[in-house]
Amino acid sequence: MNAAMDLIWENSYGTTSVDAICEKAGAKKGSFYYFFESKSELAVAALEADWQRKKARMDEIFSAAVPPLDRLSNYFQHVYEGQKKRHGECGSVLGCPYCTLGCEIGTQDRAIGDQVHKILDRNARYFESAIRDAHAQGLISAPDAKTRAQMLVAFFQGSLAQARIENDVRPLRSLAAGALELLGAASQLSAK
Amino acid sequence: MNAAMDLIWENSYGTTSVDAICEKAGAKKGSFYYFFESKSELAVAALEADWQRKKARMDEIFSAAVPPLDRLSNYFQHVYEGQKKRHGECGSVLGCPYCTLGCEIGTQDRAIGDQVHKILDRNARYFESAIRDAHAQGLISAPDAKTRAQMLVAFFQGSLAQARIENDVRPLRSLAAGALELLGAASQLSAK
DNA sequence: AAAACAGTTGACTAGTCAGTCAAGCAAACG
DNA sequence: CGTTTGCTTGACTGACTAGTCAACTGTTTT
Repeated sequence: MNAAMDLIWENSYGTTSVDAICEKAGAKKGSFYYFFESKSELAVAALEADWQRKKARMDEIFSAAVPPLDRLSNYFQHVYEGQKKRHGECGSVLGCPYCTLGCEIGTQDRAIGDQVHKILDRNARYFESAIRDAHAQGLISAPDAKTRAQMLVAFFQGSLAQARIENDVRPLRSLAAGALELLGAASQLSAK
Repeated sequence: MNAAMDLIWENSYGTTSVDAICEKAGAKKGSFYYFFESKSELAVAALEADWQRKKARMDEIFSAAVPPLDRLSNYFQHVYEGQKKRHGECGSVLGCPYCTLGCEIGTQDRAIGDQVHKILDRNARYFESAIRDAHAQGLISAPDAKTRAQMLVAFFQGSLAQARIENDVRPLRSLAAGALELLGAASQLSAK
């Protein structure tokens, strides 16, 4: 499943063959089809596994012990670093694996589309709680934390998509600053 | 080229075969390869043609005769209507064809990636000039129109991606409102 | 009329794809 | 011991892929 995520992320679902996944994973195709019904089912499972692997880090970054706006900017910084590292490794800025995959086949394979939707929603909840806390502490004015989180996810995913398309991490450099500005907390940051 | 854009937009580049495009366009494959060197070259040409077809409407919507913030909200309204219509026609919310295609194969086919980048950039320029005008008229405070336009594109594309993934136009309903809020012009609108 | 030109056609190649399957293996179980 | 169970293997299928090509059309030029 790691091999699958890697290949699909780096290339695309359509151009990643089951054969290639098996080879990278050191398995034979017969074995693969013993565990998975189809390529689509593998993708769903791989998405879930990938998220579970990232969840621990998310919980750490979005710990309630951290000031809410710092959670967000730390997260965006973390994402930026990750993208830059990956760029160095494989020569391409890969953006968000969930969004990329979801856009590619969401219209054709609802199982994968729904799984991506679910994961993106989980992601939004971290944002939402940070925004709610920030609002409660008077750091920002955001009575509608859910809507605001949705906006933030859109901005975030859009920036990642841009970075992938341009093959350039530049759109991600100002992710944290842009996010805080979007939340109306720019002054606090720029004053820092 | 229209057939190609339609099929690629509705499905994906990877799952759209040259045969399918030819059939939809009522041409034979031999003829196709007389005019285009490859599927990739067709995609680049189809993207350009698609943009040129939309350009007239863009010029109209972003006319300097229209108050700058209205240009933006009219545009987002226009996009929303378009997506809703398309949803009714084919049962799926398709999001942005450029972004979807760019994300799918930007890492594998730089020619297409660059073309998408170029088109997205042209789009951003309409935003940029509207933002600059709005700033000049004191409607918003945005001394850095270019950066702000980039943010707006990210938010816009992210929302479209979300809509495609969820197969739901809901994320697009608040596009105009969200955009104006992002620009710090929320009060003007909600007061309207 | 002859030749050049622009475009069309459908059959073809050679390769790839997802998915199948019968046979095999080794360890656990009775 | 024999048998069942969980898993592996590699050869296989049939459908589909991008791209090719020589022969064919109709129109224009000489």
